[in-house]
Amino acid sequence: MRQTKTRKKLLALLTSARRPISVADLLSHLSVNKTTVYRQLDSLVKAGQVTEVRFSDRKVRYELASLPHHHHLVCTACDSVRDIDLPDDIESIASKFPNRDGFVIQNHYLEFFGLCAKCSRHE
Amino acid sequence: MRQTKTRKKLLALLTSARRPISVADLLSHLSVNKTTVYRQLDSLVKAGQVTEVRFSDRKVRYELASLPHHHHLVCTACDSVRDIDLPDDIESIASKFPNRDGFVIQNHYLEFFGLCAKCSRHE
DNA sequence: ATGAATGCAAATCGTTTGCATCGCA
DNA sequence: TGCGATGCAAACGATTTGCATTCAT
Repeated sequence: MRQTKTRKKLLALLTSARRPISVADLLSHLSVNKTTVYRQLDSLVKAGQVTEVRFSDRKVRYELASLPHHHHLVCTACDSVRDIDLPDDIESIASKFPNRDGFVIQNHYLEFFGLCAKCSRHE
Repeated sequence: MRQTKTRKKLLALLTSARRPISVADLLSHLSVNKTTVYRQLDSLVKAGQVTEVRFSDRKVRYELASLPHHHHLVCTACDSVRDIDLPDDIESIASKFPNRDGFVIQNHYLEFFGLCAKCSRHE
């Protein structure tokens, strides 16, 4: 992979962001073609540097893969996102449970939805 | 809400299916316009009779809301889906954990991805 | 008969592809 | 200089919308 400006800027944005970012968000901070962003993200995901995150809408969001494994609290009112650390890794909980008929779990996807402090006050 | 043929047929399909179904799937078993299916599903979701499920692709799948709360094992090779029952409800695990700064969790979304028995053999 | 449900076509939105050009290594 | 990176326009797939028509109550 080449060391291009776009790539550096993309990684910088992903690093400084504290939450998963959508392509639209990235585009508003970059002056590059959206196709390029999609392609860069794609290769970063394939290279294992970036992770895809999906919330309840149709667009994919992206996050640095180097972040420790964690999950999100998504506010359904204002769309704000914060991290949540769970006491036990869900994967290990699932693996304790036997009847999976040889299904090999590779990863999981867990997000929590609700109202953030601000929105639950004003609601 | 009216008691229409489409609605009955839709609910019948959702009932007989053992896994979350996409709109495309539903359409292949019905002779109605896709717009109608989308609108029916929308009102069923709003009425709390049907639940949206999202896997790793971009399309939404639908499931009867009357099913007991559960999660899925999704095979990334053949797209088959089976249910998994977790020993503890994740919501209760999350609620045990304090530092959420007033965030009120309303629901969560959890899916497991991996290889089903058949695909992990042939892989 | 009246408003909800339906069908159809066109629009929208996020994402992908084809193809020509550009620029690191 | 060669191949990966980029831009642009057009294609694509899932979903939504506008509007006229039909049907359940």
